[in-house]
Amino acid sequence: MAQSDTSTTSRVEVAVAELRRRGERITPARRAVLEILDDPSLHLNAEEIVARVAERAPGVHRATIYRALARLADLELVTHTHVGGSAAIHHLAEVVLRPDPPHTSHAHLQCTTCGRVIDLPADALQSLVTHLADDLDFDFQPEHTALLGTCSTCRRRRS
Amino acid sequence: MAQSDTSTTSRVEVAVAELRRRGERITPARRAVLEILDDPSLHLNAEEIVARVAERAPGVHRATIYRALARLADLELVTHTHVGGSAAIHHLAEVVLRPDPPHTSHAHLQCTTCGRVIDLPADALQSLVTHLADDLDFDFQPEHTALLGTCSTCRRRRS
DNA sequence: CTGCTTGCAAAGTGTTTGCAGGCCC
DNA sequence: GGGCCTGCAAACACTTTGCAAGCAG
Repeated sequence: MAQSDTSTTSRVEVAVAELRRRGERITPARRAVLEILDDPSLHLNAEEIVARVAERAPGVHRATIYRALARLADLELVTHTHVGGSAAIHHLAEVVLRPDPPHTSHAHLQCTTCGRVIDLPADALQSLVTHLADDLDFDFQPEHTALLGTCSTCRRRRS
Repeated sequence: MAQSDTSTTSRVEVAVAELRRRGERITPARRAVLEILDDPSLHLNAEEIVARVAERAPGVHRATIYRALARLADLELVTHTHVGGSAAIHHLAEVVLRPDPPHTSHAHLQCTTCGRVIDLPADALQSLVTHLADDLDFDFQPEHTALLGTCSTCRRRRS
């Protein structure tokens, strides 16, 4: 119900096929998680995923969702992003979203005032990534952290 | 004991004077927190601050430290940085560290493998800040989030 | 004295884990 | 049918909060 167009269904299938290929088990819980995450516009945390999975696969325990997300992250099919202080958000990895290389991940901005999460194209951070790699030999992975600040709406409203 | 040179003492005094100027109360707990934070090389989380405060001002409760840190942050004398998933780290605000404008904050990198926190000069992020402000009207505040990735040491060690 | 601060305890989030049973392959 | 996955409950890490007593100004 989350997504009904064919391109979307195929994303879940890409992930499922990948699980199968690697000898991982396809369970109702895992499939449900993948289906829920199959909406690039959402920024769901574990709690919200639990709630949505409950709608389509009742009885799935919270701990199972956490374990499924952890396993899928290990397999690099799902990524999680830490947002300031609150629950991490999850989405399908770029490998699944866009099977064609290069798998340039996208990043997130989060407004500390209203909590809104904004997607950020990867190339906006590319020069910083390069800079940190060259100067400090630090492999910055933008997809793992949301950049905190104030969004345009809240900025205008500010005292 | 954390710092004994005079320049350091004066930083605490700058903060204390500022508290006084604004009619805030100077309590043993608050002073202890400021003294603990008066070491720019440390990246302490609340728990570690609690432990260190206990050494110099026994009996100060954990909740008091959290409240002191929150109050000091409200007053913009202390800043906290969210590091991926784990406890936030705190330090004196630039206003206190370097009373002369411009108060360019510094940012933090954190290695997701070893947990090490690395300071990053503000100018490394300046162009990104400008870019986000110009293109998205987003006021990115680098001091509030650590950028996650892999440090040089762990990078070499990687499989 | 006035009321901001503290201590204490308890609750609130977000996430992880040990164990026994269940189901995928 | 072997072993990964799940459900359940409890523990865990981090942080917040209500209330009464305490101390700064």
